[in-house]
Amino acid sequence: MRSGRPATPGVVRCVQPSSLVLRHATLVPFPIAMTSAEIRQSFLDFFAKHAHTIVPSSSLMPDSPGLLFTNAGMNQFVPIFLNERKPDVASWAGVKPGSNTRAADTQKCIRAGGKHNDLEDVGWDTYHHTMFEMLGNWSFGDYFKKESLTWGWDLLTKVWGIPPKRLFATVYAPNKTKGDPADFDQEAYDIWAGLFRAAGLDPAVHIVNGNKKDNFWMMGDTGPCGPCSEIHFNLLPSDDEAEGRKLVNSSSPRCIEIWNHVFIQFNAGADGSFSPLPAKHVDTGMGFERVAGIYATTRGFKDFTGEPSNYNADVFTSLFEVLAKLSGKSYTLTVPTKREGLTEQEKIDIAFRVLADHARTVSCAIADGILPGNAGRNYVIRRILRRGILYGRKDLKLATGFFEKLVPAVVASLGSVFPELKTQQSMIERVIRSEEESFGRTLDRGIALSREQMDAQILARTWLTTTLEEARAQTSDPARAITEVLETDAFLRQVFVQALANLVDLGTVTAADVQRPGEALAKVLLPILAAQTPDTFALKAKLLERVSVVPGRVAFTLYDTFGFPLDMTQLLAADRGLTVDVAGFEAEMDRARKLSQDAHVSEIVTVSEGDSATGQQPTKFVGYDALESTATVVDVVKTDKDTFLVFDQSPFYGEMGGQAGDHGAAKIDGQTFAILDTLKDKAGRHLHQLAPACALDVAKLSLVGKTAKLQVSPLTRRAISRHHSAAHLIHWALRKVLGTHVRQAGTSKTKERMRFDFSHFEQVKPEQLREIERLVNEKVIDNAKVQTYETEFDKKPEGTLAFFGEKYGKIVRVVDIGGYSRELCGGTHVSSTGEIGPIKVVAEMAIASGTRRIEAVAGEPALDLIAQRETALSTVAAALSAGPADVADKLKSLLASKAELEKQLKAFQQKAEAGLANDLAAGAIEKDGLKRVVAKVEVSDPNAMRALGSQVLGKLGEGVVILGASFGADKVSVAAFCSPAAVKSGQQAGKIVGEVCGKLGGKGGGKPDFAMGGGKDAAGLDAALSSLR
RNA sequence: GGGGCUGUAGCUCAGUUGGAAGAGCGUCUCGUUCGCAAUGAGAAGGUCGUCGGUUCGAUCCCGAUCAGCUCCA
Repeated sequence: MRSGRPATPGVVRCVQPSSLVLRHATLVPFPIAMTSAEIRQSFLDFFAKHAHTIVPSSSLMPDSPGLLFTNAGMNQFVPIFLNERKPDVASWAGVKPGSNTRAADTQKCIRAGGKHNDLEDVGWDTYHHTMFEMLGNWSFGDYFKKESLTWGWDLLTKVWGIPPKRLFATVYAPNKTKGDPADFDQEAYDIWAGLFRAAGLDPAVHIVNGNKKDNFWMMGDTGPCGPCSEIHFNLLPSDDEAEGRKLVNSSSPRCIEIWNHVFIQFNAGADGSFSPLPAKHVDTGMGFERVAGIYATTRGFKDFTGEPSNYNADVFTSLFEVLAKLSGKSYTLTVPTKREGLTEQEKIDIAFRVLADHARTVSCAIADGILPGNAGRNYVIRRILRRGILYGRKDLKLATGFFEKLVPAVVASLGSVFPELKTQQSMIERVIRSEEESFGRTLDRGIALSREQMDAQILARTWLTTTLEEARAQTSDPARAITEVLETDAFLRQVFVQALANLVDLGTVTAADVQRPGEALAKVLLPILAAQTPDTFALKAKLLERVSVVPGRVAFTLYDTFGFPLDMTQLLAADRGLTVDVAGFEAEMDRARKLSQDAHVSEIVTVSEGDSATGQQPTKFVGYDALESTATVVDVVKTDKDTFLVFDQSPFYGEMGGQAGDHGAAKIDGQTFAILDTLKDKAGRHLHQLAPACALDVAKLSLVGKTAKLQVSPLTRRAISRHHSAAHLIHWALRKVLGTHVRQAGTSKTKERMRFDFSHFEQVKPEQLREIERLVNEKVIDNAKVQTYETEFDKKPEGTLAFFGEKYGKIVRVVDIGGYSRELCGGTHVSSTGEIGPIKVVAEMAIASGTRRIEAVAGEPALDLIAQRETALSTVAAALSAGPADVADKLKSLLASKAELEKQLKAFQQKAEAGLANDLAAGAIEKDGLKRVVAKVEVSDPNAMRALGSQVLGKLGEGVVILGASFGADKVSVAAFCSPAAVKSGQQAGKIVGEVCGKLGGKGGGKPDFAMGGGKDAAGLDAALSSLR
C-alpha cells in the first residue's frame, strides 16, 4: 500500500522553483504520515472493528426521482430510516459484513445544479467541490448518541492524533422564541462534557450551543428528523481555546465543521408535530477531502501555520501533476481575494483547482452511467465538463483533447475504492473526447457569430471617427452621406439602432425614434456633422462609448441560444478594444430564469405506520419450472380500478425487471377467475389482477384461506420468455459489436416484442445492426443450453453482468446462456436458444442523450413480421412482373426509363409551347397603345401557364399578356404579365388578375410585372377574358 | 418541466412585403496539358424534416410533431 505513495507528497510535487514558491516556503515540503487512501481506510477499519458492515458507495445515479444526484451518505439507507426496508446491510451485495444494524462507508456525492449550487465557486476557493466523498457511520435502531460521539472522539484524537484542545462540539439548543422544535439536547451535552473533562478540557469552553439552523436536521418538511452534534476543528496557528471558540459556526475557513452526527429520533408530521420514533437512528457524515486536506496541510495535524486547503490532499495533487505536465505551468497555492483583476498566476491556480475537481466529478458520473447531455442531471455534467474545458483552454492554454488525459489520474487515485472507474475507463475517455469535440464546434460557431457583431461595432466606431469627419470636410449634403452609408451595410445599421436604444435614457432620442432608425440617426448625427459645439462633441463621445459596448442582450443570445460562454465573449471583446454590458446580460439572464422557474413539487416524506413493509410475507415464486400449482389465498387487495388476489405461493411471474406479468387463471371452489396481469408490490407480494367480471364475484365471496389451483397461460409465458432470452442475446451482441460500455438502462419484454435501452453515445449504424441480428440468430441456431442457478453475489462468475445501481441481495440468480452471456436476472427464460426462434430487429432510436433503444421481435411475432415483409415484396414483384431477386434491378431500369420519358415529354411540351406562344403572340391586339394578348389556353397545370405566358411576352417584347385556363368545372386559373414598359404606363398585373378573379368568384394577386390567381366559375372565364380585350 | 435557435443538393450554407429553388465545395462527362497540379465547358443530384391549417397559390405565415443544438429549473 505504502509503496505507491509518492516520495515527496503534497503540493511540492508540481511546484517549480520560483520566487512564488519562496513566499509559501513555510508550507512545503512536509512529511506526511498517511496518504488520503490510508486515511479513508483507517476510518473504515475503525468502524469495522466496532462490528459495522462496510458498505460500498452507491451509484451517483440516485434512487429517489426527486434528486439530481446522490448527494449525501445517507441516500442509500433512506428506505431503512423510513421503515420501508428492515436493516439488512450485512446481506447486501459487495459488503464486508458486520452487524445488520451498523454500517460505515464512503459515499461519492455530487452537489451541483440543484438547491445548493456551488459550481461557480469551485476553484475560486479551497473548499468547494462538485464531487466529494462523505465518510459516515450508521446505526439503524442500534447504538445511539453515547457510542457515536465517543467513537468519533476516539478516532479523531486517539487514532488520528488530532490535538483535543483544537476540537469543539456543538449541541442543539432550540431558540424557543423562534419556535424551534424539541428540547435542549442534554444527552449529547453530557456525553461531550465527560469526554472533554477526561481530556482535561473545560466543557464550558469546548461545547457551543446551536439553533435549529445549525443543529437540527430534517429530511424534508415531514419525516424522520432530530438534533445533531457537530465537531469543529480550530485551524488557527495558535491553539488558543477562546479564539477558537469564537470562530465556531462563523463561516471561518480557520475553524470548520469536520463531522456531523445526526440523531434521528423524531417523526415530523404534516401538522407540525414531532413524535418520538420507535427505532432511533444515527447518521453521521465527515467530508473526506476536507479531512485529507487538513491532514496534508498540517503535516499530520501537527503544524497549523499553513493556509488550509482541501486541494493539498493527494487526491487532488496527483491530478495537478498531470496538469502541470500537460500545460507546462505550475500550481502555486494562490487564492484570489476578489473576482476581478486577477494575476496570471491566480488564474492558473484557479484553473488547476477547477480541473482537478471537475475531472473527478465527470469521470465518476460517467462511470455511473450519467453521461453529458442536454437535460436534467446529464446537463449538469455537461456544464461541469465544459466549464473545465473552458478554464483549461483559457488559462492553461491547453489544446482541445486535454480533458480525457486527466482520466487515468482520476482512475489511479480513486479506482481502488470505486472500481467502476476502472471497468469503465475507456468509455469515460471516449465520452469526454466526443463531448470535447462537440464543445469545440459550439465555441467555433460562437466565435464566428460574435465576430460579426464586433466587426460591425468596430466599423461603426471607425465610421463615427473617420468617415464622419471626411464627410464633414467633403460633402455639401451631409444627410445624404449618412443615409448612403447606412443603406450599404445592414449590420452597421443594426449596431447604430442598438446604440440609439442605449441613448434613450440620455433624452437625446425617444423610444419612438428607435422605431424609425433612419430619421433618428439623422436627428442625432446631423448636428454632430453640422456644428462643432461642446454639445455635439459630448454627444459624439457618448455615441462612441455606446458603440463600443457589446449589448447585454447580444451577449445573452450568444450564451442562451448558442451556448457561447460570457467569459469567451468578454475575452474576444477585450481583444478588440470593446467591452461587454455584463449588467445587461445579467438582467436578461434573470428574466429567462424567472420564465423557467416552475412550481416545485415538494416531496412528502413519511414513515410508514407500524411494520407494514416487514409484516407482509413476500409471495413464493414457483414458476421457474412449473406453470401450475396449488396455493392458498392470503389476501384480496382492492384499488380504485382493480382487484387483485394474493397467494402464499404462485407460478405467476409478477412484472419486474421489464418482464411483463403472466396471464392465466385461478380455480377456486370450482369457479374460474381469469387473471389478466400480475404485478409485484414493495413487500414482494405477487398481485394477480382479476378480470373485471370476476372482480365482481370476488366482492361477494370470502376467499381468504381457500385453496386455489393456479394455471399460467403457457403460450403467453413462452412468448415472453423468448423475448427475455432474446434480450440477453442482444445485450451480448451489442457489447460485442459496439463495445463493453454498453449497459442495460431499462428493458421491456412482453409477448409481442422486446425493448432494450442501453447506454451508447451515437447512432448504431445499419451495418452494425445487421451484424447484431446475424450474431444473435447464429446463437439461436447454435441451440446452446440456458442454465440458471443461484449463488452468492460475491461468488458470481467473472464477467457476469449486473444491472448497475440495483441493490442486490447476497444470494443472486445467474442466467447463463451457452457460457458467453451471463447476467444476474430473476426473469424466466427458454431452456435452449433454439426455442427463441428467429430474431428480427425492428427499430433503433435515441431516447435520451447517451441512451439508445433497440426493439426486436422473436418467435411468432418475428415470423409474422417476415411474412408481412414477404407479402409486401411479392406484391411489388408481381406488379413489376419480376422475381423477388430482380425487383431492385427492374425498378431501377423502370425509374431510368421514366426519367428519360419525362425528359422527352418536357422537350415536346416546350416545343408545343413555343408553337402555341408564337400563335398567341401573332394574335396580339393593340390596347392603350400597347400590344396585348388575351387568351384562353389548355395546359396541364397552372405552372405551365406561367411558362407559356412568359414565352408569349418574350415574343411580344413589350406589352401585356393575360392567359386563362380551366381545370375541370370548378377550378380556373388566370395569369397576367406586364413588360417593363407596360408597368411604366400604368398597367399592373396584380390589378388585372384581381379584377378577373373577382368575376370568377376567386382571388389573386402578385407583383406589378407578374400575377396569378384563380377562381371557381369555369363557365365565366370566356366572358371575363373578353372584357379585357 | 419551461424557453431560444436550426432542419433547403452528397457536404457547408444563401434564399422577405407568399408568385418559376440557388451558390461554393464534392461527383460525373467532355476539353486544355506528355502527365500531375491547375483550369475551361457541360451534366446529374431536391417529398425545401414530417403532418395539418390559412391562401387562387406556402421553402416563406400559423399549428402540431420529429430530430439536432443551446440556456434555465
